Amino acid sequence: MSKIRNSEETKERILCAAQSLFAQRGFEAVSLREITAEAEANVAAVNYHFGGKDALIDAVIVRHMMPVMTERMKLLAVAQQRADESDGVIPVVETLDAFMRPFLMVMNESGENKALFAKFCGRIMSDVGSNLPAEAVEQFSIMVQKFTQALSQALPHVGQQELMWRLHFSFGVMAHTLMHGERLVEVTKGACGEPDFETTLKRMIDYCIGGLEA
Amino acid sequence: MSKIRNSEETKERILCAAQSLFAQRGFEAVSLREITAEAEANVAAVNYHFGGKDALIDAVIVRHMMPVMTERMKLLAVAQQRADESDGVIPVVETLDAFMRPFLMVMNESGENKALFAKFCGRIMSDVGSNLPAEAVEQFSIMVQKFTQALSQALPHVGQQELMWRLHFSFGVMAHTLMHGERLVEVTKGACGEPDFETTLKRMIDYCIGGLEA
DNA sequence: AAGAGAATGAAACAGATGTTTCACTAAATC
DNA sequence: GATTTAGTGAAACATCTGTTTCATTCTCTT
Repeated sequence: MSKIRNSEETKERILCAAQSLFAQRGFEAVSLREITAEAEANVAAVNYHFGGKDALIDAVIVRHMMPVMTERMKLLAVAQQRADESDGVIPVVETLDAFMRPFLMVMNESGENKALFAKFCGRIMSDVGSNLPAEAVEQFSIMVQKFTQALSQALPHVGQQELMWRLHFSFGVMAHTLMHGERLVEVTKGACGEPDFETTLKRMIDYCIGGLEA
Repeated sequence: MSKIRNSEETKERILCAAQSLFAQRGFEAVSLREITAEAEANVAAVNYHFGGKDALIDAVIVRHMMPVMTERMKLLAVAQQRADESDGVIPVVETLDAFMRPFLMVMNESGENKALFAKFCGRIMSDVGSNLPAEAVEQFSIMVQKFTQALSQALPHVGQQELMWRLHFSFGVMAHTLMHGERLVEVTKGACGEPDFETTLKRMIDYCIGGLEA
């Protein structure tokens, strides 16, 4: 227990390989043998450590979405604290930042392949139906509620229903950009400028502010 | 040649069944046997008429995306004609309408299962990587160029690069809404209002106008 | 150092997948 | 009406899928 057991390493290697491949080609399209080949592990290891492919998918999702969720809540709490010193209302720009920035942060932490992580996050939001692990669904539901409430206070002239739709649209902006950001570069042959993450974040926030306040 | 041959019927039946199933579960997850079962055709028929599964996917995409593309171009041309009678600049709202409405139109024409068609369109935009049939890619590229140009004239204060990104974001709004519109209803337990297509279109357009003009 | 338990590796499993084959039927052409 | 072609149906094909088995190796505890 005191030392890192070897098994934990291979578990980690499988998770990394799986995430990388899932990001590139989707959950269904990647086989266990491809994953274990890249992870330099045996096919049986997946079933031994996780219980099966579906369980591996859930593990990968939970493993890499949870930090984003908690980071979001943390940033929103900080913004709330800051707002409480004035009128108690969080500016839209800060709410959106709390919502979108965590991807950047976790990405930067995960080093190496940032674009791949972004793609993976976007894929989770688009690819998975209602098959998300229960653990993630609950956390997600709570988060949506918190952020809707914050936006509602900052945008009192926007009706509740309208706001829900606009938040949904903002989700779409983020998901699509994460997954297909590089495609824009391809299509425009680089005329859209270099896809710097911080700049892209600012662009997304500005756009969504415009949409939310419309 | 004068009469509709029987083979064309089964070809059509396969296309319909494939579209329906692809929309619900994605391209990779649906097997040929499921498709031919629903189409009441033989497994060999797919390879005989299309040449294989990949070719079938391409056929389904081309078959149902082309009307949308051409309809978009038509609506934009009409708006251009209308604009030429005044200052020659197409209002943003009309450009966005020309961009998004065709989905509604083709959906309404295709009768029966509108939500399924919407989901399929959204899936094409999200699911497929750069594996789109060449025919569609070219048409798509031309369309993007035309619409960027139209928006550029209406929004001279927005730089070219910025505009490309914002158009990309608008794409995301549409794709995400088409694919996951019903999920919003689930998550909010119906509190977001009933998902009427015309209303949703207006909501999307309003949101995107706000974002584009930000 | 020895033994118990965890982790691995290679092979085999049953099932599903896309594709092909070939005998057969329907339709079009002469 | 006979002949050639287009289209269909059922079965077999090889391959790949996720999963399981079991003997072996490694790691930790005593």
